[in-house]
Amino acid sequence: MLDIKLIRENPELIKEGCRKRGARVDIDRILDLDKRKRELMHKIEQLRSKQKELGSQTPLPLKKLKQIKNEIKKLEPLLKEKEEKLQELLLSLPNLPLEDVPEGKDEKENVVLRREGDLKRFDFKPKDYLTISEKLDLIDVKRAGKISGTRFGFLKKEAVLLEFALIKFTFDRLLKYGFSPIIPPVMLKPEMMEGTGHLSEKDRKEKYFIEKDQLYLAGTAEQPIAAMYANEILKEKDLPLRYLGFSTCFRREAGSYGKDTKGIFRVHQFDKIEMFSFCKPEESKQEHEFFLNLQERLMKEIDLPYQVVKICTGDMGFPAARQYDIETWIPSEGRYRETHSTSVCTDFQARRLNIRYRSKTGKLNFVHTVNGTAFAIGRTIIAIIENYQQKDGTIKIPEALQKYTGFSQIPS
RNA sequence: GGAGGAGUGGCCCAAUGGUACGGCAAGAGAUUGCUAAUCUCUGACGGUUUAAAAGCCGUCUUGUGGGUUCGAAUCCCACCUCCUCCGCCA
Repeated sequence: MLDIKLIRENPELIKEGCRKRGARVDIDRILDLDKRKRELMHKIEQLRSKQKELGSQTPLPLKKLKQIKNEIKKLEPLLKEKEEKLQELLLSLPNLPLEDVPEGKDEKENVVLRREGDLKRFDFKPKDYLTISEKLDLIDVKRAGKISGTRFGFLKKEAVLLEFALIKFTFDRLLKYGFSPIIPPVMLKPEMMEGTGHLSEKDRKEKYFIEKDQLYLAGTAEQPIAAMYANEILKEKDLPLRYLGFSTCFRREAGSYGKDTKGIFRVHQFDKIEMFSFCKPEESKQEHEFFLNLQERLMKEIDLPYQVVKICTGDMGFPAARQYDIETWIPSEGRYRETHSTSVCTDFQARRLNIRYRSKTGKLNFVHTVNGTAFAIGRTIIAIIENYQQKDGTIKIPEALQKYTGFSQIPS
């Protein structure tokens, strides 16, 4: 959520930000509602003040008090209505992009910053991961389809062990940096999901919702971790407060009919290791770069070729102020595919979730939040299978992971 | 799922219809002088002022939302969370 004071004082800045992001919003309507809300509030406060004053007199002027009471009762619903409408409009505004974010309409205008890692040379025609996996019995989407429908998969045999290895490897590497390990609940109350900024009109249909219990399934551990400190006040000395979360993620993939329909690249359920940080405003940009750096370090260590992409204003996630994606080389497709994402959300999520910290001087301030993929496991396994396939049909295990898998190739 | 109990500042706790008691902890300031002590201040929000603050004005704050009342922590209704027991269960 954006600061109403900022909107009041700087409406042009907000309008410009929304325009860049391609959000159609009526800022003037918000300003008008805000003004009328404050007027009503003032009126009601005056009445209440009067009520208190008269309430201490003896004998009680009952007639006047009743009159004031009725007047307040009449105004209160009006105020509530204004507040709710204003809140609704405020929640519909996306975060403002930081200055260095490239302006653009959609993913075509994202900017590739750099490419890292040498593409593997194959002296044979590399196969796609699904062909390899089915032959080695690592992935079964046919039976998953039978029991659950499309966009599900069984992960089997060495692929499962590879997942566990990747998890242990990642936690080993990152816990050194002050991350606290965490496994969050993957079901959230609507107001918490709303607080993360992942319930915009576009995002909403992407979520699974359990009607009977009024709970959303998390699409990423970012959501429950961000909401964890809702309505709480953190201590300045605990910041940055970093979490390394593991969770299963659920996505409806509603808008992606016909896209990546084969295999497990785009599925309704996958596991992911996610970095998250609550930090001070002045350190959030640096924290964001730090997350990107960690992502790259992990990728370099398991030696997968990738490119870093700076996401343009029109393609950023709703709560993001700046976003980088990492795309990993997939030989069978001859192109880079998205495997990681990291965003700094400034105080956008913190305002919605009311997460503040008390500074040394005692002042309350909203924290900034930063999130980033450590590894989306399904897609990483895909990338490993494709990039590490051998001529004889086996798959080599990246050296850094061998210690964790206990074998150096598949079949082992 | 059933029965019972409980939710008051960071923590502990008092108040049964009339200004929310007190203690502990932590932070800031002052004083003394040395491994600390003493004293003072410290809930949130809105408005106003300001370079920023202090200040000033007001409202809100006893799990949440309603209701009764001139007035609710207190009475009524619904919901949430936690605890105990029963049932079920990895």
